[in-house]
Amino acid sequence: MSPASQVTLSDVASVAGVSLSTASRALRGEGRIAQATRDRIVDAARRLDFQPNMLAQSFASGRSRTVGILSQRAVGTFSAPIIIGAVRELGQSDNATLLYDADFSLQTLTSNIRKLQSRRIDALLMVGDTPDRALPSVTDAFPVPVAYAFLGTTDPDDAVFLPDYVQAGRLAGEHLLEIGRTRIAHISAAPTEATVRLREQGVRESLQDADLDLVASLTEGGTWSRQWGVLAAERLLASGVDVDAIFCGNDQIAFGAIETLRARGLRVPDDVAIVGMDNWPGVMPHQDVNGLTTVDPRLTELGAAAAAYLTGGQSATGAQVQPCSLIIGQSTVPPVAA
Amino acid sequence: MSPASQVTLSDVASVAGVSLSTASRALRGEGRIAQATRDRIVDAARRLDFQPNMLAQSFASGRSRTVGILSQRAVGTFSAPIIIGAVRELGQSDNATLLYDADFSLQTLTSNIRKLQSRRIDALLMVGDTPDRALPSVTDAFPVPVAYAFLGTTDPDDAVFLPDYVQAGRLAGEHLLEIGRTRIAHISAAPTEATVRLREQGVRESLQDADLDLVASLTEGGTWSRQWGVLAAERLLASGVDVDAIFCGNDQIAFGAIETLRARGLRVPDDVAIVGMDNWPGVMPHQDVNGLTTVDPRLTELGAAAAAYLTGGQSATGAQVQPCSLIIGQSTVPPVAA
DNA sequence: ATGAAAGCGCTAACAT
DNA sequence: ATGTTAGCGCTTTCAT
Repeated sequence: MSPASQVTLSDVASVAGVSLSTASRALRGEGRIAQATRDRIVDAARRLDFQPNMLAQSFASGRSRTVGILSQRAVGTFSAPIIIGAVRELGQSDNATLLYDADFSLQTLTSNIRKLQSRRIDALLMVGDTPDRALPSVTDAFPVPVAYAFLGTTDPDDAVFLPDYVQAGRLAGEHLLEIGRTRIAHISAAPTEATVRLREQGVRESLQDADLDLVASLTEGGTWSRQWGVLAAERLLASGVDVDAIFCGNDQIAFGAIETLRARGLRVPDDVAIVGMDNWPGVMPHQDVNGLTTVDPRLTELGAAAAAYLTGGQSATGAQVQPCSLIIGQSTVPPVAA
Repeated sequence: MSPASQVTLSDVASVAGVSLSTASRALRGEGRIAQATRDRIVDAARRLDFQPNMLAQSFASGRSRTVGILSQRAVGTFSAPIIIGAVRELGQSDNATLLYDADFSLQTLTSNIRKLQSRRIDALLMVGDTPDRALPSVTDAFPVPVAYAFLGTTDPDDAVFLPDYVQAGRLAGEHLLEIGRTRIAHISAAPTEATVRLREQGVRESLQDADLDLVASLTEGGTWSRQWGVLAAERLLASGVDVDAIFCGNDQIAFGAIETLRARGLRVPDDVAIVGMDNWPGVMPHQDVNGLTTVDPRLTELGAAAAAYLTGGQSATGAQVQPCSLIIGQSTVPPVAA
C-alpha cells in the first residue's frame, strides 16, 4: 500500500489524452461520452491509482457526502448501538459520518451545530439517550434534512425515530399468553415517563384480546433500577395478588424481581414467568443465550432506519416507530432437560 | 438560528475594510496584526454571522482537522466505549471524527482506507474488538499518524493502546488480600488468549508479595461465557481445593461462578469473594452500584488516550498499556446492614 | 462528444 | 502591518 497519491484528475486526463472536464465526466459516469474514450480514461485512472480528492470534490460541488451525528453523552447510554447502526448504514451508501458527542446544552449544541454547518454536512442525525425527553427542534437551523433517534423534539413534524413501545408491550403480553400465563403483572419505572405508559398500554391491549387485564401494575415511585425490581416484587407478593407472570419495564428491574421471587422460594419461570425489556445482555460481548426473556428495542436497526431516511430522500414526517423483537430465554420457558 | 450562511470571508473583509488575507489572518489569530484592525474584522465577522467554510479551508490548507476511525463490527463488542471516548476527546480539540464501521477483511479495509485517504484525514484510529488478535499493520498505508486501540498489529513499533491486564490482575489480587482472603483461585477463558495469561500473571505477582500463590487456575478449555463460569466453579469445588476467593476472567464468568456457589449453599462474599473483569454492568444505562466487584478496563479513557496521542503530536511507539480501575461491589464486601 | 475556462472560498507565498 | 496574487483539485457552465 502506498501513501496517499498526489495523482490528480488532470494527470489522468493528460495520460488519457483528453481534457480535464471529459475526465471528470467519465469518472463520474455523467454526460454522453464515447465508450472508447470512457474506457481509456477509466483505464488511465486505474493505472495511475488515481484517488479523487474528496475535499476538493466536496468543495467544488458544495456537497460533502457526509452526514453529521450529534449524540448526547453516548457513554453508558443507549446511544452507542444507534450510532453504530447509523454509521454502518451510511457507510453502505458511501457516506462518511461526522460524529460529535457532547451534552445537549444550548451552548455546546450551538457550537457543534456551527461546526457541522461549516463542514457542509448533507444531513444531520441527532441521537438522544432517552425518548422521554424532548429537545428543542434544531431542524430549522439546518438547510439539510434532520432526523432524531431515541429523542423527542418540540416540533411534531420532525422525523423522530423511536422504538415501538406499544408493540413491545404487546409482544410481551402475547408471549406470556402463549405460554399459558393469565395472571400477569407489570412492574416499571414511574409512569411520568411516556415510554412506561406505552408499554403498559401494549400489554393491556394484548391481554384484552384474551379478555384479560393486568392483575397489578407497580410503577408509582419506580425507577429503572434492580433495586426497584426487588422492592416492587416484594410489594407485589405482599399484596397477596395471585401472579404467574411479570412484565418488567427493563432488564434491570427484571433481574431484581427474579431475585425477590427466588428469595421467596418461587421458581422462575415455573411459578412466575418474567419478561424484561432492552435485551441488555444482548448488546454486550460474549452474551449468554437462553438467559432472560426480553424485548429487544433493535436500536442498531433503528439507527440504520434513521440513516436510511436521511440519505434516501424520503419525506417521512413525524414519529417513525420502529419494531421491537422478542428474545425468548429461560425466564419464561424452562430449559429443556438434557 | 438561521440556515447556513453564504457569508464568505471576502464579505467580512470588505465590511471591515481590509483585504482578504488580512481578514484570514485576523480570524485565525495568525501573523502580526494591529489590535484595532483585528477587532474591526472580528466584529464584522460576528455581525455578519460569518461561518468559515471548513471544506474550503481544508481544501486550501491540505489538512482537514478530521481524524478517521475504522472500527471492527462495533455492535455487541467492546469497541463502542472506545469510539465514544476517542470522539469526545477529538471534539475537545476541535477535530471532527470520520467513522467507518465494518469488518476488517482485506477488501473492506482497503476500500475504507482509500475513502479515508481521499478525505485527507489528519490521523487514523483503528479500533478492534479484542486485543487477542493482531491486524496486519496499516500504518505505512497512511502518510499520517495511525494508532490502534484494543487491537494488536503485526508491527511492534505501532502505537497500540491496550488495557494493562497485568495491572488488572494485580488490582484484583491486592483487593482480595486486603479483605483478608488468602486462598484465591482463578477462572478464565482458554490461556491461548494472551490477555488471560497477563491477568493471571498480575494476580500471581500481587499474591507473591504476600508469599502466596493461586490455589487453582481453571482456564484450560474455558470460554468467556457464564456457562464456563458455572462449570469451572463446579469443578473447582469438586476438586476439594479450599477456596475463599475467585478472580474471574470476565463478569460473565463471575456471574456463572456465583450461581454455582450459591447453588452449593456457599455465601458470596462471606464464604467466597468474587472479582470479575470488564465492569460489564457499568457501561450500561441505569447501572446498579454495589453489585459485582470488577476491574474496569476504562475503555472510554483508553479511546481518549489514543485520540490524544494522535492529535498531540507525541511520538509514542509500541504498546501503550492503559490503567484499569477496581470497582468494589457486594461480591467482595458484604453490604452494610441497614 | 469533447474542450476551454470560470469559479468554489479559502490559504499562503510574496510584495510592499 | 497589510495588500496582491497565485493556486488547492475539482465541478460546471458554455462553447464548439
